[in-house]
Amino acid sequence: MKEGKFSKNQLRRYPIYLKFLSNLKEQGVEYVSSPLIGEELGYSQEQVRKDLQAISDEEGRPKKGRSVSQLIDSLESFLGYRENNPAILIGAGHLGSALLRYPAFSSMGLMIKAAFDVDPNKIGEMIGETHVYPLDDMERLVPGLCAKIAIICTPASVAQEVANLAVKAGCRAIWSFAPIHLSLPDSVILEEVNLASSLAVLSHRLDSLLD
Amino acid sequence: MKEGKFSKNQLRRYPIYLKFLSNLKEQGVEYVSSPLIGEELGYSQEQVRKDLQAISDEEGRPKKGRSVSQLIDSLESFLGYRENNPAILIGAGHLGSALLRYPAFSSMGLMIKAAFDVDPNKIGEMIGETHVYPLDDMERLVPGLCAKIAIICTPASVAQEVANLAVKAGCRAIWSFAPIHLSLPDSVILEEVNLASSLAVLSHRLDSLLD
DNA sequence: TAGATTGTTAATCGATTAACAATC
DNA sequence: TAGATTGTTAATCGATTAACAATC
Repeated sequence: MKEGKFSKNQLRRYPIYLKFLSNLKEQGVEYVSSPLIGEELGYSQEQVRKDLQAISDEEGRPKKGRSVSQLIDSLESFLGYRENNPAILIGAGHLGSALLRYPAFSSMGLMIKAAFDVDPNKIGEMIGETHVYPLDDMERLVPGLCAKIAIICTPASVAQEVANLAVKAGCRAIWSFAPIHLSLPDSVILEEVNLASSLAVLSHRLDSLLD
Repeated sequence: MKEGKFSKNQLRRYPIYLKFLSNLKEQGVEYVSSPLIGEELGYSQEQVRKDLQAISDEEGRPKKGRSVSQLIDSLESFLGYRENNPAILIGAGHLGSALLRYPAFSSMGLMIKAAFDVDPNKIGEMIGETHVYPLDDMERLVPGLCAKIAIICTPASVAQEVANLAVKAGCRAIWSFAPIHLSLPDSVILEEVNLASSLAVLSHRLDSLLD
């Protein structure tokens, strides 16, 4: 795989290529061209070509395109889907429980080793295949799990606090689903999934459409 | 409010400003400057100034900044949080159920009027305050609900199919949480929340950090 | 007043798109 | 061969950042 700089938008597209190519492979398709992928996914053919060039181990073949299997290999390896990334989840409420039961994470290399909550009714239970521990045990347990990623699904009011605890316990990346912006040291990766932001994009475009 | 063009990234920032400003207001803060907001949220002061100028009804005051309450008003009105947007949800599994129980949507003007599923165990039940109907009833019920937004939480394998049904039933916007890219007519708004994309950004940056 | 902040205009930066020769 | 697709280089576009006069 080639090295290089990848923009946020570009990184976001890779899993979408991968999903599309996996479906193609299931249908028995062996080669695919950039214009076809672009057509199906709503990207320009130039963009697809550049994106795939940047991560593929093999060159494409003029007139034929690229090998679907080889692209899948390159994408899975680039995205780290063949690694084991231990993670913890904090806040086993409705959303947290849904994520704990989401089977696709393990195929993406994300292994949620433990969940933490303060609710006595949840502590000690299993959600999916994950055990729920008291939040107070986090600092003690995280080092042994080698978890570098903390998934935060708490209410906004405590999200900053538990993020700080996760960093203190040794996590280097925070994946936050809490509806509030977190402030963390630059040495920590922060990725926020903000439903309000997503809805804002949708509503604004819908308003324009219905005018 | 001023008219103008808003980029996707810009639209995503507005709910984040709003949340931050709401917290400021709770603390009794009356005026706030763009440099302060930028500092707290990790944006440049120029960007904050432009973003707020574009949606604010009042001008800022040199040396003082902008009125927190007035900004909140402008943001809520711009984001449509004072409207009632009827919506439906399709696929009442773990994630769908979590969204049905998410109380913040109503404060964002999003009213989920009905949920649809094919699982006989779920049909007829209430999840949160929403009734679950058979998927087959969708086309009949949506017009009466005036639902223009369909929230899709089904498995990838059926997401395209139910999206098509929602459009046929009269929905003009699809908010999809299914892990697959959907293809829809240009006349329909599509906003996809793709966890794999978000994780890809996080993992790539974590890999760079740990190298 | 002095100085912080505003709003506006210009410059920069980076991503996307276009153009085109090379290749099977 | 002809033509579709590739990879590369150049042009365009748009968002962000910088510069600066205006203002309380």
